[in-house]
Amino acid sequence: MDYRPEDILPSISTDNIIFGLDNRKLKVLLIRRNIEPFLGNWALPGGFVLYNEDLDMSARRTLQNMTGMSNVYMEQVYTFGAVNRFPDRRVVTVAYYALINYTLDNLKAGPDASDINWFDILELPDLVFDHQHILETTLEFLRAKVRTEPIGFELLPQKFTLTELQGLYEAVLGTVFDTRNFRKKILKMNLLMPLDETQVGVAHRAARLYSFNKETYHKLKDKGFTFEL
Amino acid sequence: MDYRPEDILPSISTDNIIFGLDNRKLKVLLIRRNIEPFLGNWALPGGFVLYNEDLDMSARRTLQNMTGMSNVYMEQVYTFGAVNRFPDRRVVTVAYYALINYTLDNLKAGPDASDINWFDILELPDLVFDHQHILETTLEFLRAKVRTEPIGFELLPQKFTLTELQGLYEAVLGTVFDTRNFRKKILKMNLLMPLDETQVGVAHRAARLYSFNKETYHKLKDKGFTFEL
DNA sequence: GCAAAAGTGTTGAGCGTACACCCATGC
DNA sequence: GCATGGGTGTACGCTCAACACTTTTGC
Repeated sequence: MDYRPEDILPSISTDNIIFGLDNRKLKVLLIRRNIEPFLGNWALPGGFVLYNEDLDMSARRTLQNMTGMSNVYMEQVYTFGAVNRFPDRRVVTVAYYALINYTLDNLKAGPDASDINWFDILELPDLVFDHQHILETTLEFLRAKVRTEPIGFELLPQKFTLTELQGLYEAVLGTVFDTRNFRKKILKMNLLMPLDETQVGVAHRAARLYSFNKETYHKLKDKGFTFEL
Repeated sequence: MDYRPEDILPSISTDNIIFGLDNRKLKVLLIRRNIEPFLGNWALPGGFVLYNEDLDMSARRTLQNMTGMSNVYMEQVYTFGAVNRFPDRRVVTVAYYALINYTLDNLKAGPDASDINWFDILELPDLVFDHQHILETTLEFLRAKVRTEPIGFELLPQKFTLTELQGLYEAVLGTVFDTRNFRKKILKMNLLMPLDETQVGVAHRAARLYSFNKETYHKLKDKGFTFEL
């Protein structure tokens, strides 16, 4: 997709940090640039903001172009505007992160990129510009947020086991939880609906499936409840 | 102070939410615009970002111009970029808040304003553009932050009493604390240095003065301590 | 039957909360 | 001496952390 120069705000971009969970590993989507500067290097996906779109819309547009997904949890993190963060000219970038269901389907690199790939946050390649810094800042932000708001569920399929949930938090926070205590704590909140379903096709005792109940959360929140892990 | 048009990034501004504590009331500095649009209305102080300054520098420049203060606690909050937030053209603004020692001295309205004044956050005038929204967002941000990092001290003079400290938290958070419990909690953290000084000129028992020890805090923080109120 | 993960309770320590009275000072 | 805020301790309930074994299922 190309845009006419007169439709583009020249000095403002949005960059996306798109997180996905792959088998207890937190991963982030990166693209390989096929334009100068830094042709061939890995970068956060992003693009310039258009005159007729909000910042949020700009970030969602990028995400949609790359993954085909539109109804996704996204949040603004921070704005990076050091004078020399971008070569040759001044570009201020607003960072957004997204939590999506990990997938390998439908990934498109987009017009400015030759490749797109998931990277484990513990094994990142070198990134262009200040993207390493942006990613680190966002990870800190996510780690703080995930502890105090029930957003982690966005990384899981609708139906999940308690072990998967625990693995998610361990991957994001880089810690280990005591299984019994974790279950007690999360179940006492009453945010999870136990389903009459269990895992299928596993070579061991099948775990019960749960789903997160957003409505219940909002009701509880209105009454003063705060999620805290 | 005027700037040449070619030195100015046309589409990006910073806006400052400057907080001060006046006798157990949380106040914010506003200016009265003396330019169109919305001439004569109250607004957050701010201005366009220059090509040769970082976003942080831009916010600090505004603050310095208005208060003469330079060594001040400041932090970026959020970036507001709705298409129609600013009339006639597209302006994205990055909000910063500052915590300063309340003062009436040296306040200067600046070139685009005819007046400058402190307002109680509970008695705000109508504000231009989306400044009301920006202010509310920033207040929420501050309330969350003040609970988990010892930044409240920035609003107090170097030497303060425990009652003043308690009053500060009550003003910012809009709550009431139990005096005994508040003192126990804050003193147990070992962040306050009791001084061999007391209040002077008060018509009651003079309270002991304390000062906040930033070094101690950073040492404790490195060891895993987290401030929590 | 064995490998692999699911699932489950108790105890002790520390923390948060609730609560009321005497003290020092200035006028 | 009185008005004003300064300063202090205890007891209870709750939450958090530590800790190990049995159950179910597929192969």
